[in-house]
Amino acid sequence: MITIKEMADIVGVSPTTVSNVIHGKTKEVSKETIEKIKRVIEEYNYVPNMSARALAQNSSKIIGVIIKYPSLENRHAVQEPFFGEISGELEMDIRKAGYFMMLYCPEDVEGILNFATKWNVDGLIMLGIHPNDGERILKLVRKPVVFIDAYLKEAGEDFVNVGLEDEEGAYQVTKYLIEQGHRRIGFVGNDGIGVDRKRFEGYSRALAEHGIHCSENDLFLVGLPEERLDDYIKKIVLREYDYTALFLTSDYYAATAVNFLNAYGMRVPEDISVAGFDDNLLAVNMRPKLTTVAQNPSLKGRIAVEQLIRLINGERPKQKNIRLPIRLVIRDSVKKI
Amino acid sequence: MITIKEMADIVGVSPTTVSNVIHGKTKEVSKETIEKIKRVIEEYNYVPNMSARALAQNSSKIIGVIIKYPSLENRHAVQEPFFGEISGELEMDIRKAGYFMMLYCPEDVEGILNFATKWNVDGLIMLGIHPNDGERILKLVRKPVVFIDAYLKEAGEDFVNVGLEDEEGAYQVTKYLIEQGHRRIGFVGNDGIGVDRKRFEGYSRALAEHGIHCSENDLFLVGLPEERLDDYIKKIVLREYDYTALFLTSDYYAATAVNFLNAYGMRVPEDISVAGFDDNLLAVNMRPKLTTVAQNPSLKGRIAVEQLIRLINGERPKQKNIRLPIRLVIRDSVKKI
DNA sequence: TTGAAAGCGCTAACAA
DNA sequence: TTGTTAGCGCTTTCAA
Repeated sequence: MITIKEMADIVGVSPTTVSNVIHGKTKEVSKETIEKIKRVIEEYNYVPNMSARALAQNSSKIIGVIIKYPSLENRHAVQEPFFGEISGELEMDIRKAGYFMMLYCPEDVEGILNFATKWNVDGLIMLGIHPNDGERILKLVRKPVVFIDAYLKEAGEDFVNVGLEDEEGAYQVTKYLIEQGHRRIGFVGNDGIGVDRKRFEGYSRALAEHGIHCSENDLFLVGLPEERLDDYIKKIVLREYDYTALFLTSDYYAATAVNFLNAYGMRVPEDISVAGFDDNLLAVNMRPKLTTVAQNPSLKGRIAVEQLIRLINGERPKQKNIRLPIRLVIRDSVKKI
Repeated sequence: MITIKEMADIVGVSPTTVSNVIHGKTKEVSKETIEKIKRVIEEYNYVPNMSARALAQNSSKIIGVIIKYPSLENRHAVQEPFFGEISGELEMDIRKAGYFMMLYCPEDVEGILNFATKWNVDGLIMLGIHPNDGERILKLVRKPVVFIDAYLKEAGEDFVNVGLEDEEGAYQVTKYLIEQGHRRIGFVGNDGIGVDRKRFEGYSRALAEHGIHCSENDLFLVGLPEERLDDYIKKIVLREYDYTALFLTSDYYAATAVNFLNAYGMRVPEDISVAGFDDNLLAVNMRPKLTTVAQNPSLKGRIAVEQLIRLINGERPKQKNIRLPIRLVIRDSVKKI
């Protein structure tokens, strides 16, 4: 591992000059010196020391990707295809932008702040953050931040959110269910805040528009532990609920629900219809293939990085609250009744 | 962001003393000084600067996780549930061990070397590395390395591999297929090296043991682009191949194959039997539920980190080549004929 | 066109 | 029990 100083000695020139050549500030360096230095860099395979650079420039080239899902220690979060798909996309985009990705799944908010200052990250991308935590962090961390799928009130200048037309997506799928003749539609979400809350609003709007009454009673939250979904399904099987259709806010939940239903001898969509949200690999591989709302996680990731880089460069983001479009995908899990 | 020096000034003591207190080297520091310093640390919310620390100690506390799949830019790799599950597990274990995880998906081997020295990582965990590349890196990178799922010849002291009983897994599932009356069994892998090759060997052994002839012709490699799997399935549908069963080396491929088969009007397992490998969320959510070979990606990750930490601490690994057990999981995708 | 020098924040050897 | 000092590798200002 050769250093700038060593190379300077070899070439017989000062470290400054070597540094300048490395950074392409060659306007004021003679052709020969440049050549010599470049040859040495090549020959000795010089690789810059990022720690030293970070220390000197007060900019680390690290982008922190914070993923906080309700207990990532639980298998659920990691099983969610969304997690892998977006991490992969983020890594690629961050790398191509000349940065490096540090992945951090904190146990609490303090952890995030600590992490960000420890490493002096140049920016942060945050997924799965509770609105309150999000605003808290935004105030304390003096770095550009891009949220993914967050619903925060306005809380600062240097932040952007990349999300979905959640309300509209839920509205469309619910409307579709109604058009297929369903009046009693159960809503299964995860935590009832943020994204889930918005989707519940879309669901409610569709029902209201069709003069169908619904209440918070029709909102079921799985949360953790996940086994609660099984209990819920049992109640459906036992006719404690009279739903003819279920809208679940993720394909993962939808697939799991179908598994439980099948286990109790109920057929989808013959006995009950099911719709999901995401359109990930589960939707096309389960049976019946799932009617769901499509989103594009990779696009989310790409835009998030794009915007973060803008913020880091001191440019204004194009838009502070980005809502990507969704698309209703009709397959086989909903029956007309 | 307060620094050690600043705190030293506040307390009226030297940076060394503050540093010592921070690191718990308090044997030779007076009670009062410790108290005072701790109070300041608390009050000013001191967070160490990792770059500075790395520079001074020549140890970064960064563990590089290298994931190189055949073009991660292609959706396939990221869609693989394995990717998300193991990244999540690695992050957790690395964090709990007091390190930080940098994720890097290189385009070539040089990239890996460059990455490792740039950040002066304390260790590397590598997935999806081609055997040749693996050995190359091991020689050049002077850091502890743990491979996951690699098949390399012995190439150094400071490395460990965490893998599976791949040969045995493939053997068991093939044996099971044979016991169900199948004689013509197609093998679908990805690249025909490493893991896939071992599985092909297990498959061959089972066939040989039952006096069934098989050749390299029965080995089909999907590789990229993935559409090739569709072509293969078409040939089956058109009876160009006379297979009554298919063994695919991942659940992802198995599920995809079932989709293609269904699209052409073939039923699984009535018309053709299918078995996979992984036992991930696809296996239980697809229909028919998949007969497959179970592995535990989280365990793989956990052990990988465990061993890497041992190496970093200069301890000998317990075992250099770890092969985790597999388990045949019988579900509904194979018919007795 | 080039270089000297200071400094980023922290650690560690050694001295006091 | 505490402090001085040098140095990790790089950047940057300013001078030559």
